[in-house]
Amino acid sequence: MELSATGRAILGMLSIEPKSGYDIKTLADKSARFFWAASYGQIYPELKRLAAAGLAEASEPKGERKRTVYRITPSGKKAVRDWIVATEMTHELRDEGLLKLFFAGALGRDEAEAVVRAKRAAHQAALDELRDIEPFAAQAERFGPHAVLRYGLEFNEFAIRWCDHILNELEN
Amino acid sequence: MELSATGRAILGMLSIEPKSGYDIKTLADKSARFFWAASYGQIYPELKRLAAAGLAEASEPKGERKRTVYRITPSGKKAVRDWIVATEMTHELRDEGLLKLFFAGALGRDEAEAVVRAKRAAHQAALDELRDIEPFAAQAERFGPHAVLRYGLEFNEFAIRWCDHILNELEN
DNA sequence: CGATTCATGTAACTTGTTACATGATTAG
DNA sequence: CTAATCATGTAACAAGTTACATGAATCG
Repeated sequence: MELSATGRAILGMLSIEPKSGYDIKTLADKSARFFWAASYGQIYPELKRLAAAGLAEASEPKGERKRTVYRITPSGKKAVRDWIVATEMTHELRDEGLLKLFFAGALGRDEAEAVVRAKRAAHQAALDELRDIEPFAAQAERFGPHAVLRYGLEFNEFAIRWCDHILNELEN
Repeated sequence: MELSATGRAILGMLSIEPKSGYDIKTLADKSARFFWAASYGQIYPELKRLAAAGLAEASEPKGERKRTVYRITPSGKKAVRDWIVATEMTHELRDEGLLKLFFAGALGRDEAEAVVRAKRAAHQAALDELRDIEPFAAQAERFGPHAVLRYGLEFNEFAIRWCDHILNELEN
């Protein structure tokens, strides 16, 4: 029973501390959305699969709000460690702005400029969003979350600089 | 009949010049793979859909090797232009290295270091590959392909610098 | 003449999104 | 009291990958 990339991501979330499906979705949206997204349609079925595989255990739903909290098992911890130390890592990018720019030269300078301006605006919006959550990540005790957030900030800064450079070139 | 993102990408390829499904796959692999991938399983059915929608026309298979070449129609050209000037553009990233780093802090310094080193190596390999195709793109008459290739080069250079910086921090 | 490239396609599968259904609790 | 948030799930759909099948042409 091979664990999918999403299964590993969810198990990773549980390796921090026990969580419900709702918690996982909230954390993913708040901290990892820019490089890893997940929907409820994946999370809830996947949690059941992890439990069936013995990598996590579900608590009985309890509390005023009956939530099912999943806790990682020793064999789940081993799976997370094995995954993290393996050197394979996928990197997939789907950037519609670059795709448009690829073709925009065939239209004209104005069109290419509009594409780059729109791309710049998208990166600026992403940057603003990440800056809003930075204080929250800066006080985290663990190294990872803050490091990846800084990656997000610096990447968007890079992309904005690149757009400015291209706009400059387009104006000759 | 809404055009999918993949449909738009393929129509964009046809806007440069008429192409077969095989041509589209080759071009996509050579020039756009790092920000937009497509498989035969998508390309061939999508070409038929584009033809059915009147956005492209299929030539009769001919030549020594019988290939079916698709040519964009006027209404296809309009669709490409409308798409390019629209400001919406998706940006999706799936970076398993960042995901690993996010969790690696809970394991230890050595594990985090190994993750960053592996991520660095992946970006270096991507950079080498892009450098191999740079001469090919540099002589293109259109602006787009060379611009996006430079984005690929500069992005990977940024990522390598970032990894080096993090490795430095991890060594305190 | 054998390996590689050209060339087209489909079927089965995996993955992921969206929309919907349901209902409790809490904040204003 | 009512809107927002907490909380879990599924069904239908859309998107994308992989593996397979087939065969001609070209290169060394």
